[in-house]
Amino acid sequence: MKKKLTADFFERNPVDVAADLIGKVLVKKTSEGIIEAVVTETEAYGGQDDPASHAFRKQTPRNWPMYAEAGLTYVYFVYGMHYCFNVSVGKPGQVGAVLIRAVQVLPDYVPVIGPGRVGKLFHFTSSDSGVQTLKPSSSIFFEDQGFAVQNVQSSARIGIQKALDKQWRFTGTILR
DNA sequence: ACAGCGATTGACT
DNA sequence: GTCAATCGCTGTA
Repeated sequence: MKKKLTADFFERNPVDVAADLIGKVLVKKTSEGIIEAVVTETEAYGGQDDPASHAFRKQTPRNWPMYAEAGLTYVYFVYGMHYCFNVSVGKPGQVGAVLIRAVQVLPDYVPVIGPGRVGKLFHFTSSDSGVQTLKPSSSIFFEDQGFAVQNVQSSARIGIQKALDKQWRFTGTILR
């Protein structure tokens, strides 16, 4: 039983979506084949309320998906070598995104830990940014495959100096 | 125009 | 534990 996630899932505040994405499956279809992985670690990012967010100041050619409709991919290039994958979330007019930090690759549950490694696994590049995952024809999307999740915990986000009081990082264990 | 650094990783001491 | 890789975004001038 595979149910593709729809707009009502992503049109909520980033913290709720980040928590609920644990255990959901990220899918990318390419000419090479299909890549599927269960999400095990996420981080929520907001807008003007979140000093650690790329969207704290203003919209730019890079971060525009965070301002646009929920369900858009937001892929950014960092440290001159890594691509990090986010999905834009929030009700229309709300700014935010969820970063995918770790997954387990199906069907063997091989762990891939770290946003740069997730980007490498899915071969994400800048051309994958701004893609609408909710479109029926989209080659990148999330789906619910019915995985049960245990021990979802929140903690401070990794790799940032600001807003360390916000516990917007989520980790969980996949039951199988 | 330019210096500094980032939602990171891998290699090396 | 420390540090290089490598480039676009950002703040300052």
